[in-house]
Amino acid sequence: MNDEFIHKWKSQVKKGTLAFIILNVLKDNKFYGYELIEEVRKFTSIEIAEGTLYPLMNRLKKEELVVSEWVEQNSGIPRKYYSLTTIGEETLIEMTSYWSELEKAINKISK
Amino acid sequence: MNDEFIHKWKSQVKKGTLAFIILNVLKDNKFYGYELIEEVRKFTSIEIAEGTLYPLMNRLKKEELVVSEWVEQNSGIPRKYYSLTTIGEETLIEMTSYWSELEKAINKISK
DNA sequence: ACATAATACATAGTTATGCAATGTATATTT
DNA sequence: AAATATACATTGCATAACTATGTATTATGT
Repeated sequence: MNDEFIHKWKSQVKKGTLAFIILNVLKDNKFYGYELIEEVRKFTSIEIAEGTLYPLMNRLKKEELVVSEWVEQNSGIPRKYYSLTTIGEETLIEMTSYWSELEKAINKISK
Repeated sequence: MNDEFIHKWKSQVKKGTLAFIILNVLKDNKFYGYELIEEVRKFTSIEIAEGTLYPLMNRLKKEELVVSEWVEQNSGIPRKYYSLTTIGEETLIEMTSYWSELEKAINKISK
């Protein structure tokens, strides 16, 4: 009966987590938007809605954590590939450090 | 320079995480609001603003995950003690399971 | 041939929540 | 007497995920 609560909670947990996940996936890799959604689904069983991803990528671009480049395909729609900037890499390091603390803290509390 | 971004990001990560932390702290324990803030600060170095905690506790009460009772003090302001309900305990178990998955997924991605 | 699904991008509006600012009241410290 | 700490609470703002919707191309099924 509180499935509704759990559902909303998971959505809230994603706030912030998604940016962290995307930056991690882009570390040492280039991916285009649609591919990022699939990649995250495979690795984490987390579903990212398209209406979530594209605004997110635009925020990350505006903050200069990622850059994008259009790549024409032999057939089909051109793809916009994203990759980390230096700022993006530095930010990811700080985020990783915070996440690690959070992980430890929750493990300490929840046992 | 992107301290601003990091700051906002941490705030976003707290969305959802805080409810999970609070429910964990209340497992097998009773705490009053102000004490919860101190408890979390001690264990996690996470700062919860009062303007965050009290609305959060009211939401958790409305969702019937916690109950509260006023306890008069020999001196000073009466304290409102919170404790988990059965629904709260069940919900915490589901949350723990999701969190554990998320933790694994991020560890997989970030290495 | 035609419809459906999958790929690939994007935006507008809704909703939820952390936080700063502000307020009330009591107790303790300087 | 003033400042700080304790203890509750609310209002308004900013942020971000999600649903719904839209455009366009290619592949698959009947």
